[in-house]
Amino acid sequence: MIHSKPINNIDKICQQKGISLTQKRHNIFDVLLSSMIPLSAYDITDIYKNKFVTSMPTMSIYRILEFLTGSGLVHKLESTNKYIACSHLQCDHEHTNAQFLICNSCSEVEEVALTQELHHQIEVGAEQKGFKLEALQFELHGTCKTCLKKQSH
Amino acid sequence: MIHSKPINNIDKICQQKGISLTQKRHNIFDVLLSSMIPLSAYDITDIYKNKFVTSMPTMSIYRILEFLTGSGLVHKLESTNKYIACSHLQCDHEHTNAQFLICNSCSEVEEVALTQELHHQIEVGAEQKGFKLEALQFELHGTCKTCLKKQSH
DNA sequence: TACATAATGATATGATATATCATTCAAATA
DNA sequence: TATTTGAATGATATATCATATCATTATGTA
Ligand SMILES: [Zn+2]
Ligand SMILES: [Zn+2]
Ligand SMILES: [Zn+2]
Ligand SMILES: [Zn+2]
Repeated sequence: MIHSKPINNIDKICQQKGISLTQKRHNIFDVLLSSMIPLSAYDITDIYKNKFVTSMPTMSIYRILEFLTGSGLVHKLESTNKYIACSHLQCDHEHTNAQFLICNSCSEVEEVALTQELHHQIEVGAEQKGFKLEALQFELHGTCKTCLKKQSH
Repeated sequence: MIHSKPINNIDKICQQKGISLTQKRHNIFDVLLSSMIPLSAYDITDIYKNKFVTSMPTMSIYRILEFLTGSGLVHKLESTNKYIACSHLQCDHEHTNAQFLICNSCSEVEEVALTQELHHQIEVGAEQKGFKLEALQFELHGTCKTCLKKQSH
């Protein structure tokens, strides 16, 4: 099974953003894109070996993950220590904030943009405490639509 | 320096909540309460040894941390893999959700309750995706009041 | 006391992540 | 083309965070 949002124009996107995507970086991104669920660096090591026959050291994968997250192509889920391809690469809008709906049952993740409204409210709330926010990332755990249906049977 | 909110009546609180706080659990809680910043299980191991002269194996500390987080006395910050005493033990209100303002500069954390309003909005947003939320925990990174002041000098 | 249950200790190991130095690759320049 | 240089990747070691399992100790109850 493959990711719900195949990205064909990733190279064009990177060119536009000034991101230099080497073959290996491209491969790591492909591994993440092809996965239904977030992966750890060590998960990626295993999948990479199968998918590309040749193996890449996990430490290189960490480095590439760092590059990809820095470029905004990939997100790290802090609550699970796993990595996931960004779902909003096709969109024009900048998203300095993201919200992840993480299913505790099947591990699938839906990435949704935080509304401006909500972002603003949270920012103001923090400001009232004298706190200056950096990029927001919300990780919401629960049960997804599909798993809820299964449970109700 | 000690925690801004010393808790004297912790034993009474636990009694009321039906939490059995052994001496060692109490000690671990004290370590967290006395710290300005969140601590890892291994941090606690070191501090415990100094503070109580006798040493406790880190694995026991993990077990006690599990108990304390399960009881709601302590929170785990997922984004930093560290533990912090709950700041709202004195309050009556149930807080199934929490928001942490984490300073990237000095590591201090302020725990603030999410407003019902905001909680509701987020819940509704998730529901629209067919997603059923469990307990919310938001970890907001940025710069605290004190550090902002220092920076402006 | 005798028993049962909960709490803690000891040991091993798994999982995640960073630091550092060496090597390779690829673009720029002579 | 040959040379230089910086970026990317590989190799190795080690730090950090966490769980599993079995043994032992403490605590409450019949
Ligand atoms: Zn994204
Ligand atoms: Zn699911
Ligand atoms: Zn709390
Ligand atoms: Zn600060």
